[in-house]
Amino acid sequence: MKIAKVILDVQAIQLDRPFDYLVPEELVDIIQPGIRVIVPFGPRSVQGFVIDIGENTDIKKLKQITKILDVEPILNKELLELGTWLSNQTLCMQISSYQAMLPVALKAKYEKEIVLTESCNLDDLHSNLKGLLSSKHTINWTEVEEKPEIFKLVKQEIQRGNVEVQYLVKNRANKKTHKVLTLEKSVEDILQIINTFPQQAAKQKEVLEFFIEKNLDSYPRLSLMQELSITDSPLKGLIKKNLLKEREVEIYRDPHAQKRFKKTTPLPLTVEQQSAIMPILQSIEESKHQSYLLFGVTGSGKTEVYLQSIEEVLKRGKQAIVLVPEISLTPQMVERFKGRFGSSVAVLHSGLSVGEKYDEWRKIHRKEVNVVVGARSAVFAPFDNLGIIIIDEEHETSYKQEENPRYHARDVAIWRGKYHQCPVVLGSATPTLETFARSSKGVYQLLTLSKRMHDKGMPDVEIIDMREELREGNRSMFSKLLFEKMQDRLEKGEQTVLFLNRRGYSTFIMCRDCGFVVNCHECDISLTYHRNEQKVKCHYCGHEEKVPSLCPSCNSEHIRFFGTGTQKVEEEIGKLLPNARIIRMDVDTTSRKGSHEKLLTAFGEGRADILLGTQMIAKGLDFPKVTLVGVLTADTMLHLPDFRSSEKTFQLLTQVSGRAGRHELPGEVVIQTYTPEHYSVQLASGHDYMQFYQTEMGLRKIHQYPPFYFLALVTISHPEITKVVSVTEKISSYLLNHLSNKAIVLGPVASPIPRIKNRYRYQCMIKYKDEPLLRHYLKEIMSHYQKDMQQELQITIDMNPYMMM
DNA sequence: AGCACGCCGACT
DNA sequence: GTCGGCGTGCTC
Repeated sequence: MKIAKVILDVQAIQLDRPFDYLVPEELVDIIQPGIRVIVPFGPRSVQGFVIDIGENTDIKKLKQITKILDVEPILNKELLELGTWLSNQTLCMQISSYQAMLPVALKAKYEKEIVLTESCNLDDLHSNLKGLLSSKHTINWTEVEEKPEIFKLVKQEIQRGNVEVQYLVKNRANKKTHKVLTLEKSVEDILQIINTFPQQAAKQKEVLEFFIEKNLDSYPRLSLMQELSITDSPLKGLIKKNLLKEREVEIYRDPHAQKRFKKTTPLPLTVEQQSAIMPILQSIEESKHQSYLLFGVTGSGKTEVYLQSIEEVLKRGKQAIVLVPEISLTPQMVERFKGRFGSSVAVLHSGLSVGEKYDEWRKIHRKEVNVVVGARSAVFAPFDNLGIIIIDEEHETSYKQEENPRYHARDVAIWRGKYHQCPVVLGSATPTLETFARSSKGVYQLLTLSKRMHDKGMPDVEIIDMREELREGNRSMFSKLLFEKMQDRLEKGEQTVLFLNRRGYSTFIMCRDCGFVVNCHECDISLTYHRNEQKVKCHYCGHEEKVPSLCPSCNSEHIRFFGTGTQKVEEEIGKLLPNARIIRMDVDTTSRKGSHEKLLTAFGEGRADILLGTQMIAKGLDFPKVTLVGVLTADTMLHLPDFRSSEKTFQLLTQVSGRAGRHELPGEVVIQTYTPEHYSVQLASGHDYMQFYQTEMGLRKIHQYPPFYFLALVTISHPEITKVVSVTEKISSYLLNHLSNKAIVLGPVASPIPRIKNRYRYQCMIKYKDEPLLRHYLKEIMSHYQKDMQQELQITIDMNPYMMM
């Protein structure tokens, strides 16, 4: 008797363990770990993943697997193992880990419907139901639930045994197919047969001749109809005569289909690149795992090192994963990989539709490609012979997933690197302190690229003290210097990139008389003014309302906008430099699919003078005519309640500065700030990572933050503040009592955003160095509150938080 | 999670 | 007496 251990697709802590099922006789040869199955579970049917096959069980009466959904495993042995590790590591359910590894298209959809039972008595059945059932044979459960009279009838008939509830598990996957016609006889036969055709069959004759002329075996039906401008009736005739056959052929939706990628060849490496790539090539050759930090200033040619390392991997018949921050943001990156490796590259990013992602995933699964370029989740690409994993811009926070499983792609990459005995390369000009610290300890091997390509120096950076500007009577958002330089670039026909980390029009609305700030009713956060729509929006819950014309608190008319958003800057430039053509890029202008790329292409082609945008323009852009980069307010991030805020500011300023003067023309950077003396601003302007690292490490040590301590963050939320406080108190004291006295438990404290969507939020932060039982205690907490969590209580645990809010 | 089962109050 | 409310416990 074969028994399958199945992880069920049900989100419940009690069910987060394997369940045993009997393998039906006819499936014994096919079934294996990693395939999806449908199993009966109580009264319903659910999807599950077979994780193991065994012979024994402790369960008395086993049920049988209903159906298998895959013939080939969808998760291989490695990924099944990785899932277990990931669940333990991040404290999530195993099913969440497996689902994170697969495209959403493969997630199950559950439906219920009403059907007649085999033993039903039609004469006995209520006539209303009979009518509904005779036309469709089934009634959708949701339809029934909506109508109370029918619902009642159905319940009655279920009791009488005439109808029953059927549980369906549907696949979201939509394989796109098209019909292809295939020639069934040899050309000689066809030629003979054509002669026997009557005159009316002219179109049929034409079709066959088309096949013969073009020397085709098969041809898509729709294209054939179009090209010969015929309907499907002649085709039907041919199919009937067994001369043609119609088949469904699966096609891939290729989002890059229309694009041509210019074939590129390896570039000669500089001496520095050469010595950086050597150790990587060596570990590829020796099939030895090693993590590398490729520490290279912006424009130092990291990508070429990636490309040539991958080439070596491919030569050995192995596969490569390249992670990039958010790939739709950097079409230039895709271009470089497709250009070098052509059709053997799959691209996975958030801009693709569900179907497109599924198609790309299947190309990987079937080994039709051997390079994957993608965002965070591409780290799970189902390759079975990995030769290298590369994480570009290693410091980017988008590598951390902010929902279950709360994993960091870097950790998964290193796990897989060990499993496959292959190198992992982390590339950055501004590595996270964690990563750089590990490289100085020798955990990662440090590879340095200190020079920019083409002997370009780093751009000159000017820091402007905006307080000084204000004192001199300049109340505009542009300092004198920045404005002059923008004007100068406009005259010379060169381009400017302006950077601001705020979308919308202004940050908040405040009454000048009473100081009242317009907040979201459901979240404790100020609403942001959006001018085009004349609305204020909450950037946390999406709530929006009309702009108040009177202060809701004191009825004063002196209610004004404060702070600066992208829209407002755009308007201001319009006034100051009416001739300037501006492209604005933020979440509002790039929400539509592909709009991002369009805007960037337009800017790249010189159809605008100024690119104005938020965070998203800081990454990987590389335009030859950009000679000026302006940062409007460098310190907005500095005051966030996050111990990484200095690091993030430094990274951002350094990255943004790197956008200028990457080609022939020299670049300049202007950073406007209210805190010019801050070390993040000072050191970023001097491009001095090492000094920043030293300074920040000193502070982290004093304040007991990573990389000196590990962090875990427990966030508790509930509609009632008393409940939140009492639960957080209990959790904090439980941890304090159980952890060693070296651990630091901070809490209960209100979250930096104390209320979102009418739920109060408290948190407890744990700083620790070595607490082998921490995960165990946290699991205990979760199961202790399991009942409450089925109601209104929410507890989230992040074992390596990046968002402290 | 999602469902059945069971126990208690209030209605034809 | 039965309908329907929610608390409890189980699902291979």
